[in-house]
Amino acid sequence: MALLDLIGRRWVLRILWELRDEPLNFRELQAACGGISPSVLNTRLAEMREALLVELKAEEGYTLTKMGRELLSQLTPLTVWSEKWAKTLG
Amino acid sequence: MALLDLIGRRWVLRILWELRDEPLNFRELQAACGGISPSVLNTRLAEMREALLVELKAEEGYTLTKMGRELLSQLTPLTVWSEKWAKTLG
DNA sequence: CCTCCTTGCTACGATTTAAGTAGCAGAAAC
DNA sequence: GTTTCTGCTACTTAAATCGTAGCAAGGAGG
Repeated sequence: MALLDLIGRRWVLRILWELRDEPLNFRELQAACGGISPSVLNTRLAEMREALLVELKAEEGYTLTKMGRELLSQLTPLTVWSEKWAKTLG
Repeated sequence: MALLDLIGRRWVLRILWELRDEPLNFRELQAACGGISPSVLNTRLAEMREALLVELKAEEGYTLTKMGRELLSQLTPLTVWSEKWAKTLG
């Protein structure tokens, strides 16, 4: 499936997550992701912009689109479950 | 987050998906994933076994654990949403 | 015991992807 | 016109994945 293929790529979920509550510019996003290399970040951002998940707004930086936020909200039950999962592991 | 890190790795979601309704042995799983190389498959399976998502049952092959099935069920609303998303794109 | 399958899995060179660092080009501030 | 901030590209090195071959163990048949 195309979506699972996209979010199965490294950094995509992380980028989505880091933009969850405020826009970040390129360098802030890079720092938020723990120093991802700019070339890869730029590639992922291009893919995610093409997928209409993020957009670059002048004066604000990268922000989630409506669809990006929707995707993130689809993911939050997953993050809830993941805490239970993490507890079982540790 | 650890879960997002795990499922952000290539093939993890796919493997979960391919085991959705029947156990598969190593070679079947390899074929189902479209010919993933055995070394990577083995690595992913090791990670997923450590994460208690899959297990290898003798005489049956690789199967989802209870947690693996739970994770998959957390993911299915996502697959529903992804159809709408795909329609918007295409 | 020997051979033939099937099993999970390893080895290894080739290719692809990401990391890490430097720096460019454009716009704005001063 | 120099400094600063921006998104982003270029380049080399390192890591992940691919693709193919084949090993080791176990069962079936002879």
